[in-house]
Amino acid sequence: MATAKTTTGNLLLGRFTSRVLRALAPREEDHAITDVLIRPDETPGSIFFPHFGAVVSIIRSTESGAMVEAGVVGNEGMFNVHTVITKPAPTGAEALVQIDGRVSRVDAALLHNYFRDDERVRDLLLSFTSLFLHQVTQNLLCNRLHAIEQRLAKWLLIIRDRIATDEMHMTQDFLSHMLGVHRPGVSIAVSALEVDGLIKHSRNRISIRDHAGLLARSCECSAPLHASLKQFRATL
Amino acid sequence: MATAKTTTGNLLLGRFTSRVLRALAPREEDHAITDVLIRPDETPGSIFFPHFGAVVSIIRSTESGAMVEAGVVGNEGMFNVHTVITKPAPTGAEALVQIDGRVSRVDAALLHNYFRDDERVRDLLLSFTSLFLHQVTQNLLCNRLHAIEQRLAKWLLIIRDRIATDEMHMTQDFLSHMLGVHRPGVSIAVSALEVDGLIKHSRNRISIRDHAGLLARSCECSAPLHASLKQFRATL
DNA sequence: GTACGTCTGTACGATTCCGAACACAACACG
DNA sequence: CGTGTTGTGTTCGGAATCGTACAGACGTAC
Repeated sequence: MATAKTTTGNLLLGRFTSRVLRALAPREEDHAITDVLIRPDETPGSIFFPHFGAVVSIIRSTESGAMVEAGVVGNEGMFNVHTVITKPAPTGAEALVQIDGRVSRVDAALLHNYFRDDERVRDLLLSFTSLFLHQVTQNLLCNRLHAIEQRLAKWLLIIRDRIATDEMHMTQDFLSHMLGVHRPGVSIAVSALEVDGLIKHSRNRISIRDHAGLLARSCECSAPLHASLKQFRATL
Repeated sequence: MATAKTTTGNLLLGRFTSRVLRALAPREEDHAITDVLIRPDETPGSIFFPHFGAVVSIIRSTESGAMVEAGVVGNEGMFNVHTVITKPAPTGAEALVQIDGRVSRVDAALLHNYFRDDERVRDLLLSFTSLFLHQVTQNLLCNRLHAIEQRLAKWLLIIRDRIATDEMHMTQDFLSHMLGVHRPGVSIAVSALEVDGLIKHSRNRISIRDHAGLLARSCECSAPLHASLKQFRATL
């Protein structure tokens, strides 16, 4: 059913014509947290389209193993952008499942053909590309200028925008890698947010309790990131 | 002359067919450092293509006036990417002239039409888009993880890759905004690089003296950024 | 229930960087 | 040749974060 597809499935795929969708024949897969969908040095053979509830991190890492999240993709988007818009090549980035969920996989070469020939497909994917680039540059500024606590609050809200619940399952160690900070720093920031009742946490779990309070505590990056996502979903 | 255009002019424009080039009718302008070519809240009516020697910074800034450079564009590229690949809208980023030089200006709506209809134009501009996204995510990681001195060394090399000389004219205050750090930090980093003979500096000026030494002192981001630019230029 | 591995809270010194201020140097302009 | 403006070097205290270490809490497996 088409309407169901646009709300619970991937929004980009949901806007493809049924003829194109049949030809692309996406395969649905369920993935668990920390699953690696694309490796940095790999030339991806597939393009992935998360369904609602699934969130994937696009990550860059150093030779020494340090890593930072460049951006996140939910059911509004796809990855990897590079392989869609240009010839296949290693992307240098890693795609890591952050929130469990369903993901549609499409053959990269096949999709690239439709991207080239079908204006509707192209406009949709380029529209997301623009949104993603916008998100990444915002995160670049945020990573440089804002404090851990504010960035943590922002991060939780950004994820919340892409899932159905206030419950998130992840370790603080995982979080420290996403934010690019050391683990004890995350522990302190989590506690700080909890004492003010903004979140609750226990082992492997963080849940949002006060959405508005969290927004107020987060850095100024939250609002534009939320707004641009909302607008993108609306105009899609 | 076609060959002159590809070496001293903009590389992307140089690969357009002469028929398309005539239709686009780019206007050449000379710009000085700190000229603002695109404002964050503005819907750009033009797309800009730097010639060799001109370098433009793509900058994101906060409400409070702090700013960080997201990436740089030389004669290998164009800006703003958003306005080429999607419908016109404010980009949220600022384009600031960093190294004086010539820039070709093309009407955004006109170029967008060719981007839509001409596969050659589209492939060229998307190829750069991929490169730019790669550069931005690398800078995101660098901004989060690396120290001022290493980032300064990297920055000088990145600019060096896009100009003809080892002489650069800019204030340390300007530099501090690009790197997103406070000005005295730049002063200290510049001195540190100078005492080891890697650079020379005086008021409003920095010149590279030891290219290899600077590379060794810079963070690990320099090499991949240099390599991907070189490869892009070669395969263009 | 017990043992083990994983995750988390906390501590401490060391380091980097910020924020602000000030004096001096270089240059531009009259 | 003064004078004002701009850019630079340096200082200081304080804040944020790192690096490392360790102990306790939690959950799982046997």
